[in-house]
Amino acid sequence: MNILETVKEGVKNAIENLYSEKVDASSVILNPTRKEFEGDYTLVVFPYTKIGKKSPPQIADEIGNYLQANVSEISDFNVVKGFLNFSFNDEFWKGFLSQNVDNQLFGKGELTGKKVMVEFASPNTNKPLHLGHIRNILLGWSSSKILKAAGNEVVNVQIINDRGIAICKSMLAWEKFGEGGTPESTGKKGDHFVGKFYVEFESKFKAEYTAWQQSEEGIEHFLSHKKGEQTEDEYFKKYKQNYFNNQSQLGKAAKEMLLKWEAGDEETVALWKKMNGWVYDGFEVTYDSLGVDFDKLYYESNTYLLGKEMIEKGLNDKVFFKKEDGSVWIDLTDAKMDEKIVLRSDGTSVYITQDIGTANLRYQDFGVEKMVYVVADEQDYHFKVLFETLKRLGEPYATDLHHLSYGMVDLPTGKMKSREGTVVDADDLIAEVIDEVRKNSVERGEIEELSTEERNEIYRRIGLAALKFFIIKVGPKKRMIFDPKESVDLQGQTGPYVQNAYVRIQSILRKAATQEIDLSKGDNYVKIEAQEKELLGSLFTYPSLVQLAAKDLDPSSIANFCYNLAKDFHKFYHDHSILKAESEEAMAFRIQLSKMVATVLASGMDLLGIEMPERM
RNA sequence: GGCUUGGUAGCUCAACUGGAUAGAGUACCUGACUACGGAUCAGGAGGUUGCAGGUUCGAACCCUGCCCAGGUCACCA
Repeated sequence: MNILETVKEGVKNAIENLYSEKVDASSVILNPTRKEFEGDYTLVVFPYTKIGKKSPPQIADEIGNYLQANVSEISDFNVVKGFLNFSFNDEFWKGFLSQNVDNQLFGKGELTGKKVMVEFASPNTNKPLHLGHIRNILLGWSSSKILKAAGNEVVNVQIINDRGIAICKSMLAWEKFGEGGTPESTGKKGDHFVGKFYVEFESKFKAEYTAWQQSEEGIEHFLSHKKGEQTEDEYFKKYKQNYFNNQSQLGKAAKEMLLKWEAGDEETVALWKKMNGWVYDGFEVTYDSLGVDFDKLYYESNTYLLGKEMIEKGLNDKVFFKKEDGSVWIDLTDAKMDEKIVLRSDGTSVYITQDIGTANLRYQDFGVEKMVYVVADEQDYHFKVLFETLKRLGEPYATDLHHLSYGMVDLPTGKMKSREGTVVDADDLIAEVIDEVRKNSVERGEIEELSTEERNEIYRRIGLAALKFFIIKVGPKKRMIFDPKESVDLQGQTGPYVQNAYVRIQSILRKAATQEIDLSKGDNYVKIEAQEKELLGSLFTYPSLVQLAAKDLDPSSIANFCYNLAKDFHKFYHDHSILKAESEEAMAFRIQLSKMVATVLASGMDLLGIEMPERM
C-alpha cells in the first residue's frame, strides 16, 4: 500500500479510536506541507472539529500523537493552528530513493487495458501550418504521451480537411498562374508552394471585388442595397461572401471546380491528388521536425458522406425527428442546448453528420473506449452537441468523450490574421528558434569541440525545448499571448533551464563514473537535509501527478512540475557539494538523488515531447 | 441578447482543485565562482486576485448581481 494510503487509514483509525466516529479513509485529504513549515505532509483538521468537539490544535495534537504511535514511518509532527504537519523518517525516504533510482518506469501507471484515441493537428490542405497548429499539435502529442504513461493504450489520429472550396482555390490559381511549376522545380516546400497559390487566388479575388465596387454596377448596387447609415466599407465587407457566391468570375470558376471534383471528373481529381500530395510532403517535414507522428490519418474526402445510416437508425429510435421540409433534427432543449440539424432537407450531410459517422468508424477501426479531440475553443458548442448526440444514439464509447479545448494564440500586436499576413509560420518559427540557440551557443563556446553533427543535434533539442516549453507551460484553456522575442529566451522559466539541470547532473555522473564510488553507502547517510527532502518530496509526487495530468488532460501541470524540480535542483546544486561532499555517505546519497532527479526530469520532459541533450 | 471561457505584480504565467503570510519568470536595481558547467544562485522593489455582496473556522477558487475581453448561437467546415 502507498504510504499516503497508510496515513489516511491511520487518520481514520485515530478518529474512530479517539472520538468514536466513522470517517471514510478516502475522504481524508493530505497536502504536501508548504515550504515555510516543518514537515512532509499536512492534514487539515478543521473538518474534524465538529466530530471531536475540541479546539483545532487539540484535535491536531491528539491525531498527531496517534499517528506517531501507530504509523511506523512517521517520526515527528508539529501543530500550527488547525494544521497537523508530520514528517516521515529518514529510513522511509532513503528506502524510497534506493528502490526507485534505477527504475526507468518510475511515474508510469499500471496498465489500464483501456484504449484511447487522441485526435489532433487536423489541418486544411490549402496552406502551411502556423503557430495555432503548433499549440494544437503540442497539446495533442503530449496528452497522448501522458495518457500512455498513465497506463492506457493510445492511438493518435488526425482528420485532414482535404476537400472543399479552399483547396479548389489553390488548384484554380495554380492552373491559371502556376505555369506548370512544382515544388521540385521551384525548390519550395510543398505546403508553402500550394499555400502561395491560395494567397494568390485571394489577392486576385480581392482585386476583382474592389474593381467591381468602383464600377457603375457596384456603386449602384451599394446605393440600392445599403441599410440605413451603412458606409461603403461596412456594406462591402458583409457582402463579400455573397459576391463570391453569386457574381465573381473567380468564385464561379472555383465553384465549378468543386462541382467537377464532386462529380469525380478525372482531370480535376488528378490535379487535386497531385496538389494535396505536395502539401502532405510538406506537412510530413513539419511533423518530423516537431517530433510527432500518427497511427492513422482520416481524410474528409473519404468520411464526408459517413453518418447518414446512423441518422436513419436514430430516426427509427426517435433520437431524431423530421421536419416538414424533410430535414432531420435533434432536440437538445432538455439538455439546455438548441435544436440542431443533422441532415439537410435535400438529404445531404452537414458537418456534424460527418463527425457522428467518423466517431463510429473509429470505434470500428480500433475499438477505442475513450476519445479525445484536440480542437480550438471556438468549437466548444459543436462538441457539446456532438457528444450529447452520440450519447443519445447509445454509442458504446459515448460516456468517455472529451474535447481538449484550447484558447487561440495571439501575438503582442493582436490576433493572427492570414489575410493581413500576420500569421506566424510553423517552419519559420522552428528554424528561427534553433538559429537563436546556435548563435547563443557559439558565443558561449561550451561545446565547440564536438562535431558539427553533434552540435546541430544539440541546437535542435534546445531550440525545440524552448519553443515547446514556452507554449505548453500555459494551461490549455487560457488564451495565450505569444511573444516571439520571449519564445527564444533561454533563461528563467524555460525549457533550456530544465535541460540545464539535467545536463549538470549528467556531467556529475560522468565524472563520478571515473571514480570508484560505493553507492550503497548512501543507505547509511545520517541526516537528510531540508533541500534534499524537498527534492525527494517532489520526486515522490511525480507518479500521482502523471495520473492527474491524464485525468485532467493538462500537460501544463507536467511542465510546471519539471520547472520546479529543476529549480530546486539548481538551488541544491549551488548550496551543496556533491562530489566533494562532507562524507562518503553524503556523496553516495547525493549522487543517487541527483541521478533520480535527472531520470524524472527526462521522463517529465519526454511527456511534453521534449528531448534532453547530454551536453549543452 | 442567450449560452460559454477567461480577468491574479508593468509584462508572461502559477497557485496541489476550499487551506497557512497569493508564488515564479521577465523587465528594473544589488550582490555571488582561481568551477561537481554562470543557460546558475541570492537579495531588493513590485498585489484591494475586475467590482459589490453572500456562504464558513477559512475564498483567487463556491453562490448572486454587475463591469471588461474572447468564443459561439448557419441546411459553412
